[in-house]
Parts: sequence; structure tokens; C-alpha cells
Amino acid sequence: MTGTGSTRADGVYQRLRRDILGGRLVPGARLKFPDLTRRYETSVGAAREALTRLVADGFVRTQSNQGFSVMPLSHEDLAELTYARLEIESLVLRLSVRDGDLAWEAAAVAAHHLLTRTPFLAQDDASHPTDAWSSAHAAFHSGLLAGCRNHRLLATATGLREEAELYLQWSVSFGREPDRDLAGEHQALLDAAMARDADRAAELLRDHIAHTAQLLISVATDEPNNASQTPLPHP
Amino acid sequence: MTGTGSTRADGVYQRLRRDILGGRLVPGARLKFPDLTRRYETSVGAAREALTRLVADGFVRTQSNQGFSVMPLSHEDLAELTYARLEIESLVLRLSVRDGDLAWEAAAVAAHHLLTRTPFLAQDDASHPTDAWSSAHAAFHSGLLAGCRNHRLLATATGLREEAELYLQWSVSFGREPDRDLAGEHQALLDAAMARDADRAAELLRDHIAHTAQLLISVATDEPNNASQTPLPHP
DNA sequence: TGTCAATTAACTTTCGAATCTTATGCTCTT
DNA sequence: AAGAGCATAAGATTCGAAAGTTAATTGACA
Repeated sequence: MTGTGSTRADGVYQRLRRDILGGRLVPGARLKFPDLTRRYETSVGAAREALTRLVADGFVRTQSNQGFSVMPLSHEDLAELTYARLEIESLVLRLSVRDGDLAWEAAAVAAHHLLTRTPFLAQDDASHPTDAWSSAHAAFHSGLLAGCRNHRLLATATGLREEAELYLQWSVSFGREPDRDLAGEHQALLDAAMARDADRAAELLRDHIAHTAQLLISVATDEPNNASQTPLPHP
Repeated sequence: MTGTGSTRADGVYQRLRRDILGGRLVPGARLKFPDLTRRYETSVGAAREALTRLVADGFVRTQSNQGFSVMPLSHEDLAELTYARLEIESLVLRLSVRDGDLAWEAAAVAAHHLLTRTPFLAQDDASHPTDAWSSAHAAFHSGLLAGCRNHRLLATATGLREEAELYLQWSVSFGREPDRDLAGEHQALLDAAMARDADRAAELLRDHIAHTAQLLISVATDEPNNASQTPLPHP
């Protein structure tokens, strides 16, 4: 009843997911059942199922008899993730541009319009983009890919994008470098897609992804925020 | 104690997986807990965790409050799976050929040798390839890709291959058409890879995958073996 | 005979105490 | 002091009965 999903474990899954993506659970932090059951007011079983699903999504890792912890971040993994996204997202965008129908076009234009009208930085906290902007941004990119008819490729691309959001969350000073025209990049991307220019759209997307990753790497400390060494302050 | 894995749920997961891939559990068949706990001599909880993981792998599907069932097969899904494999496996093979080291070469040659010396058809049952051949075949392809340094792309490609095995299992008269030189295709693939000719290797792999899929489609009945319409004979 | 509500049956989901595994701290020996 | 062995604690995994949900059956009524 208290859960937000249709089934109890569903609700815990979604809340855990949001807490990880929202940075409330630090990469590397252990996820102990005593804590989890208290925090989410649920049973061991439900928490366990939620965690098992998050492992499949790549947000949590687990080892036999050693429990679960939030997936840690690393430069090496960011590099691999970025390359995988370059290849797969550009492929899926090509297919989307080729096969997307009119409804897809309309949804993409709408998502872009929403994105342009959503404020990038909050007035009180200029270090992170706003939650509203982040979700509009995700919706725009997701909408661009959604024309792809191949469910499997689409799901793969979407999964990679979601994993990448973790890195965005933990790059504290993201979005303040003045020499980047994010809005322009998005506009160009949309234009190419609507003009059905698959090659150009794919190329723009590759640049967009590579540029963002470049930024994260240059901004990040040597070992990104990662609680695996300092598990918890013990009393 | 009775399980084959390190943890109880692990064991059930692996046995269920084998039973699905081995065709002992029919695509579309419902997986009820009363049956499962009897068959695998385990508890509801362990079975549930195993099933949750299989859902992530794409071997099982689930709906809220309606339990689990073996993933059903369809022509449409086979077409999507095949296209995804064409694109992603050829990409990963390119990377593997580019980046694979000497150990990778040695393993690939070894796997190929094993494959050539493993009998294709059993003497008593000429309708399916032997289990030994199937696993040698999987090991050869897996070995070819293993040079890829990008764990994420490699895992994606491997996952797609494994899903495709399901379709092979259910194409009853696979492998009897005389006009195909499987051994030759494998040899050419290995040669191109060892010669570090990424373009040629990728092209050969695409042909190999497409050829196999073509065969499955032409051989399969309109609606492949699928128990979703005829769940179980009820008494 | 066909439709609909109520009842029953079958199954899925949930729970939390019992069991087992791993980690931690302590003591004793070399 | 360093290390091995033991005792204790913390936490992960497992179990199966209770609660909740969906599907099937029955029976009443038009």
C-alpha cells in the first residue's frame, strides 16, 4: 500500500533507483538489509528482489554472501561506457531517424520545446542542473531514439544512457563551462533528425556524447566520489 | 548443499537456465512456484530470485501478480534479435580483432581446433546437433569476441548470442541442409581474425549470423513451438 | 439459454524469525 | 610485536506459512 508501484517489490525498486540516480546513495556504499528495511519500511524479501533487479540494470553490484552495494564509479568504466554509447546510441538514432513515424516526430519536437523552456540552473544552487532540466534532457534524448523499431537495440541504448546519468550526477561542477552551447547542440540534433539526415544526426550525437564525457573526465577528481574505501563512520 | 552454485538461489538459477536452454522447459510455459519448488527441491524465495535474474537475461518474462513464464519465441522477435546481433557482434568482433592479444589468439585457435574435432550429429539422433558440438560452437564464437576490451559491449554481445541459442534449440531440423559449409565458414572466420583483418572478419560474421537466421525462419512453422496458447493439459 | 454476481480454488506475493556465512575483536603464543 | 586460533557480533540467506490477488466455477436470475 505504501509503495508507489503495483507490487511491493516494485515500489522499493523504483524508490531505490531514484535514490541512487539522485545521489542520495553514494557509489560504493554498502546496502545492508537492516538499514534498507528501516528506510523503505519493507521486508527483507522485497528489498532483496529490488536489489536483484538493480544488479541487472547495472546500478548495484553483489557478491555471494557479501551482500549488495551501489555500483562504484571509475574513470576506466566511464571510458568504456562512453565508447559503448557512442557506437550504440548513434546506431539506434540512425534507425530511429530512418523509421520513426509522424507521432515520433511530434513527440521529439514537443520534448525539445519542453527542454528549451526549462531552466538549466536553479537560482539557489548553481552547481547542479535542476531536477526538472535533467528529466527534460533525458526525455529529449530518449524521445529522439524512440523511433527505432528494434526493441532490443532500443532497450540497450536506453540502459546505457541511464547508467551514464550516474556519472552526470556525481560531476559536481557540471554545466558551468562557458564555451559550450548545449542548447545549440540540441537544436542541431533535432533539426538533423527532423530533416531525416541520419548521418548528420548520428555524427552530432557522437560529438554530444563525447563532449560531455570529455568534460566529466577533465572535471572529476582522480578517484570519483566513491565510498568503497570509507564505508561508513562507525560509532 | 544440494545446489550446484555457491548460494542456494545461484544453483536454482543455473539449473533453470540449463533447462530452458536445453529445451526441457517449453517457450511460453508458465513457471508456477508449486511446480518449481518440487522440481528443484527448494523454497519459494530461492526460486523467485532465480526467476528474477532470468527475467533480466531475457529468458523469462513476468507480469505483476501473474507470475513467470518462459520467454515465448516469435518470428518478429527473431528478426529483431538477428539484426541486433548483426550490428553488435560485428562491432565487437572488430574491436576484438583490433585489440586481442596473444593469449586471445591462442584461445581462439584452440577453440576452433576443438570445434573441428567434435562430431556435429549424434549417431542415434540426427535431428539436433550434439550437446558437445553446441557447446564447442558457442565457445568458439565466444572466444572470437573475447579479445574485446570493452566489458560492456562484450557483455551485450554475449547476452544476445545466448538468447539466440534458444531459437537454435527449437529449430528441429537445423543443420541438415547439404548446401552449407559450416566448417568452412568457421575456418574463414578464424583465418580473417588471426590475420587481423577486422573488416573481412566482421563481414564473414554478419554472413554467418544472417545465414543461420535465414535458415531458422525458413524451417520454422508459422508459430514456433510456443505453449502460450496451450498452457497445460488440465485434468 | 445466456449473463452476471458470488463463491471457491489456485497461485502469487509478502513477511520476519531461524539458520548459516563472513567479518571483527580478543587472547594467547612465539 | 606479529601471527594464529578462538569467541563474538553483524549481516546475508533461506524457509514456509499467512495474506492478497487473479482466475475458474457455481448458482441465481432474466
